[in-house]
Amino acid sequence: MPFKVGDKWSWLILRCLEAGPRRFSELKVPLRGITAKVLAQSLRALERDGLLTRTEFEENPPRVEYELTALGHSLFGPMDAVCAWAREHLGQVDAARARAEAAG
Amino acid sequence: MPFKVGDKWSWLILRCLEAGPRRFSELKVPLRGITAKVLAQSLRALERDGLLTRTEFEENPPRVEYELTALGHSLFGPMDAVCAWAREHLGQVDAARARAEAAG
DNA sequence: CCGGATCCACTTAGATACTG
DNA sequence: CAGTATCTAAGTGGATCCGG
Repeated sequence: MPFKVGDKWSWLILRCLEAGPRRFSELKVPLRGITAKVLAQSLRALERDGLLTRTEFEENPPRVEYELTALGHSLFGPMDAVCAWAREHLGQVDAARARAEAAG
Repeated sequence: MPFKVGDKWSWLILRCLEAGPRRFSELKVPLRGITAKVLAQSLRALERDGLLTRTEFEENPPRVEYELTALGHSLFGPMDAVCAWAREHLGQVDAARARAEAAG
């Protein structure tokens, strides 16, 4: 892929936005362990590629909302195909690894 | 994904094996630019995860063949879904990036 | 609240040289 | 032919501190 959906967090971020717009801190919580820097970084990249929009509200305290674009939503089709594969076959992968571990 | 199909080469390697078994040097050619080290590394990882098999022939000169397992073949379903998405939408991603670039 | 700036640790891959 | 060994370069993510 020419853009970053293969990295550590982007996939999860998109999932967190599937049900509707979320603000920065609402994303940080479910993505346990992500730092603010990396979250901001990832969001900028996804925005740059047109998968989500960033809306800044002129309030106090400040509020920023992220929302999927139609393009972003269209990714869930292939993503679900991969997830389905994982559900069906990941046990086989783990088993193969266990055998390799035992042999090797 | 818990295993490496998201890295730089694994996806391409699997594609090169789609039509049937190939030997080491037959993989190196179409994967232009891959080094022997990285190819060997990737193949070992894919073998470890049960996606392909490695068969060493006791000949001279030596010959080693790599072949997809049923599990490996089963990956093409979701892979094709992602490729179809890319064909349909990658233009939009590029356009978004060009706009972001222009905007600064 | 939403990050940017800086520094650091780790992983990957490329280059090169060598071997059974 | 089919790798391994070693070194280096680059990218990515984490930790911490600081600012609008």
